[in-house]
Amino acid sequence: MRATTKDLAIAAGVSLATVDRVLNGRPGVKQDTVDRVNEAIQKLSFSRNIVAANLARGKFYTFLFLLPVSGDQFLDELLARIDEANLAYSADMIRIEVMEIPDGDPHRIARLLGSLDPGRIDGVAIMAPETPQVRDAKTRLAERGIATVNFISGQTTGSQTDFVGTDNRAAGATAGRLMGRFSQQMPGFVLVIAESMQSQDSLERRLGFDTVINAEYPLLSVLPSLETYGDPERTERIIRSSFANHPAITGVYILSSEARAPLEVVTRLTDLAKPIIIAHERTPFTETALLSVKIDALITQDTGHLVRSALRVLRARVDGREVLASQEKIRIEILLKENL
Amino acid sequence: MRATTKDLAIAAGVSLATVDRVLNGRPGVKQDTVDRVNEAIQKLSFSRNIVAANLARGKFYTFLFLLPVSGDQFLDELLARIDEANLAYSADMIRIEVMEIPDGDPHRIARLLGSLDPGRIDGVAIMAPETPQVRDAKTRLAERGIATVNFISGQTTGSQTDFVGTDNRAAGATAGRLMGRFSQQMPGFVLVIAESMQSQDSLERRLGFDTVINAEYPLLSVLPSLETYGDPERTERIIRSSFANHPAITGVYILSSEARAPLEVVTRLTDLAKPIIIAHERTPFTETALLSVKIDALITQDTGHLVRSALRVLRARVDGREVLASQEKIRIEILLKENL
DNA sequence: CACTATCTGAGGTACGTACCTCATGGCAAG
DNA sequence: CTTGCCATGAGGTACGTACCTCAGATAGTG
Repeated sequence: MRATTKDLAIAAGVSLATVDRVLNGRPGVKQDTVDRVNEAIQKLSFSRNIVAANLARGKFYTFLFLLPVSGDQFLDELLARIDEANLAYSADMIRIEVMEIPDGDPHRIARLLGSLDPGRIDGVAIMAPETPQVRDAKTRLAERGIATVNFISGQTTGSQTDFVGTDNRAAGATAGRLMGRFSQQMPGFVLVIAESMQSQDSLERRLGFDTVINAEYPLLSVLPSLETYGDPERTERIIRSSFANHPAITGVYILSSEARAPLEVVTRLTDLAKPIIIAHERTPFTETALLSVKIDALITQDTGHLVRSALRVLRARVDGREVLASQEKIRIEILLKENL
Repeated sequence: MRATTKDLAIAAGVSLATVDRVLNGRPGVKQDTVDRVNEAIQKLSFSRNIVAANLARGKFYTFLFLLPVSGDQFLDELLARIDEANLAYSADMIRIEVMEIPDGDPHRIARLLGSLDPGRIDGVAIMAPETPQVRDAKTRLAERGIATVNFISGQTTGSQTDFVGTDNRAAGATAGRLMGRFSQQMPGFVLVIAESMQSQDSLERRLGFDTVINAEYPLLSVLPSLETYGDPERTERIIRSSFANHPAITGVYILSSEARAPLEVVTRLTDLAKPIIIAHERTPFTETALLSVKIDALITQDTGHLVRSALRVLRARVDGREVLASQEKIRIEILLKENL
């Protein structure tokens, strides 16, 4: 079966106490003895029974999700999945907390991260752009023994923090490919609607989208991004004016995670010649829209997987284990009416 | 924190021994007392710490995957993911075994299922059509206390066995939708290539595919399914003759999980006017084909999720827990070059 | 009322690990 | 040789649950 500490002790010819000292890095063991124990670990391919260890420690993993203040349905979905996970993983001694931060305020995030108690919080999943302040705060967290992952947002090349989420450029490119293929070889304009182009995530999506369209679908021209700033009135106004200026809009790409307002306006303006509409994220609203063919395709990431993956990564880090990269890759999903 | 059996005992005003008797259904407790304990369970929302219970029991879950004999790359993928899971879940006291059965032989499957030792095997994930014999064998397994799930294959409405996998009809419909949308409003024939149409899975895929095409893409007509029987020579011959008889083949749908041979033939025959090609399952081969634009889209299911989901379901059944349906739904994935 | 049969409590051991204390051995410096 | 430190062993308790035994209590029977 599995080797236990007792087996180790026998194999190394030492006592349980010494095995314990070696395993837990306690002082007072000769290098010689340490080596003997390590050899035994190799030989028996011993690995600590983490479950029993946690029982003994009375340990409860407490992980924190740091999310922007709610509002859109995508975040609601996420919260629901976090709730589910909290329930499902309580058997695995994992407790989840959520804090919401007014989005985009790096100072607040950094301050909050700085104030976390390593005795209480074992790890944090952070959904926020990785600004220098935030990155610094993460480094200090790591020093204090709190694990972090960048969650959904904040993927940066060269960051040493694990990232759980999808590659936004690839997501944009996927949207671009679908837009290109769904447009039936007709020339036309493509409208891109975002909540804001301030964020790295939006920029990346747009970049990926443009790359594909420009390289492979020369009949389509992508218009400058419209920014709604989450304001319904503004949304209405700018979309209306775009349609007025460009009669031949054959495609609409809504790249923000809240598709509701833009979609409603677009639907109202185009009930005759419906353009191809591609949006992001699965929410009750977008789901309905997809089923009623108001949207042609959705680019999504499975929120349940996101949450569970973040938890697995955090737990692995806390336990000092490696993560299985292949298992933690979050897929960019394409949803049509048929595979909803 | 979490209520323990000790808390329960105090709350119910009984001893630990009685709590234990109630929890584990041991005899010798008055109904009255049983009720008191159950009330306490409700009140404290107690749930057994399964981890500690397994420690105490010295329990190691042993799950068996019953797969068709290997051969195609999809099964290789699956085996690789099972291996990974075996490693990753050994910390959770889960051990995985694999047995391969010459596919389609219900007698052998039934016999094998009948010979399983409930003392050694806790649950089985079965990838095989649910024939009457197999269904009977599963019922008997359940009686002997071995959990089962139908894995990837064998979804049946009204089966009381859990199913882990995707809905093949929806998968076919998804393929149909893509085929329709990718075909640029040009009339044409669609070739459907299967290894065999004997299996329920193939029939369902074809059915879903036809439903969408017939209802919404009247310009396309779907040809009768070609069956390769896994024979390269036959594959070459029947595809070649199809192309000879129907010059205007604009789409090819390969619905078997092994796409290699059909794709190679089709590619060879159509290097000038490439039809839209849609295939199933992600393998090293189909991945490469997608990247080099020999295939236009892949309909897949994430093998890692499949394996982990089956394990979670089996474990939940063994523990007598309910499964979180939302977490166990396997998505029908659409892969393009961009979201690979 | 005595006698059963049934229930219940008290207490123990075990699982594999963590963490603690205390005793004892050796060895080196004084 | 003594003092004192370092290395190690022995043994304990705990985590939350399972499973066991035995004694004692309570109920029901004749």
